[in-house]
Amino acid sequence: MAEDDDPGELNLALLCFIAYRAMENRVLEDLAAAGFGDVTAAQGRVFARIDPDGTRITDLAERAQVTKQTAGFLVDQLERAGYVRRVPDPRDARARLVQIAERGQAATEVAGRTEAAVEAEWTHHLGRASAVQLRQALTRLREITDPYR
Amino acid sequence: MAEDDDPGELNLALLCFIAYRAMENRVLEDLAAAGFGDVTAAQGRVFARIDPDGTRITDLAERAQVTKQTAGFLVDQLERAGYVRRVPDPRDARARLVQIAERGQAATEVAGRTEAAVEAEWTHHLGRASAVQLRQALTRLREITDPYR
DNA sequence: TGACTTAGACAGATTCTCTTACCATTATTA
DNA sequence: TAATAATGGTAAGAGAATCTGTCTAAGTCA
Repeated sequence: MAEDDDPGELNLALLCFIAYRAMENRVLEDLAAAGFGDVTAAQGRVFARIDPDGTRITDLAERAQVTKQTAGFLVDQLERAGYVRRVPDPRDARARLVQIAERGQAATEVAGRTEAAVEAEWTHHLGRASAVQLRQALTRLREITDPYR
Repeated sequence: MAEDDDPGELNLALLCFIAYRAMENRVLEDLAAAGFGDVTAAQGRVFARIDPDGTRITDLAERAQVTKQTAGFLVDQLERAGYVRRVPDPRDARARLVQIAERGQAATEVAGRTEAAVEAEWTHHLGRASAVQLRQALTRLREITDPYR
């Protein structure tokens, strides 16, 4: 992660990170203000990848790019805090599905509102056309940077 | 960090994170292959923000968004591994400047080449115009997402 | 000079993450 | 069908990264 000699010309990835971090902080902040102050960033990164009908630990681990053990550890915490529940997977007796619980749903709504608000700010700052292009570019980039999904 | 209901329409920040992570992994991989396998991601994130003429711990902490203690801890490790050195700051006897040492310079060159290669891949995938727009958008976004610099 | 601030380090605890090892279930195959 | 391999998940333990609190030394300013 070296820096360009020319200051102000950071590499694309670092620029991505700065934006990402800003959003994460805002979401965590608003969650805390809404009474969900016990969610950590690591928990949030796993939580954000749960499908509406539930997701297996193994898949969550893959998506969040952590080991199964780490994903299980974070899901344990989310479960104890009431954000998710584990139910047996009807299609495979070995597996369990992590589903979003009531408290998790409430937190999702708060987070979603913040995300929308921050995206609106970004769109306002960039201009509509530029923001749309940004999303398109990042989505296309995902084709070669995200091995999952 | 909630996910959109519509799959495939992840929020902008998550898209940023995916790209960032891909670059970080590639750089760390190539560094390891070049004999710099002892650098961790956290160390790299601090290292990447050292100015050519050296930077104070406090500033590094601010830029990397960690506490001074964490920055000092990571710089300790980088120093022991020979990537950086600490020298007294001639302008302030309390402060010390973290500077890139020989080994760090060599690693910087490897990382720089990887970054350039990955950016070239991205540019190729997106097309030149789109890649330029992406950089412009992210740079402008930095104005409202990066409190430092 | 004295009060306050800033730069940095040390100690300790917590959180996150990994590796290794293991169990249960499912899939494969001889 | 029985043995073997692969998959989903957990457990234990260690290491890495991070924080809060506290401390010293040095600079700033009234």
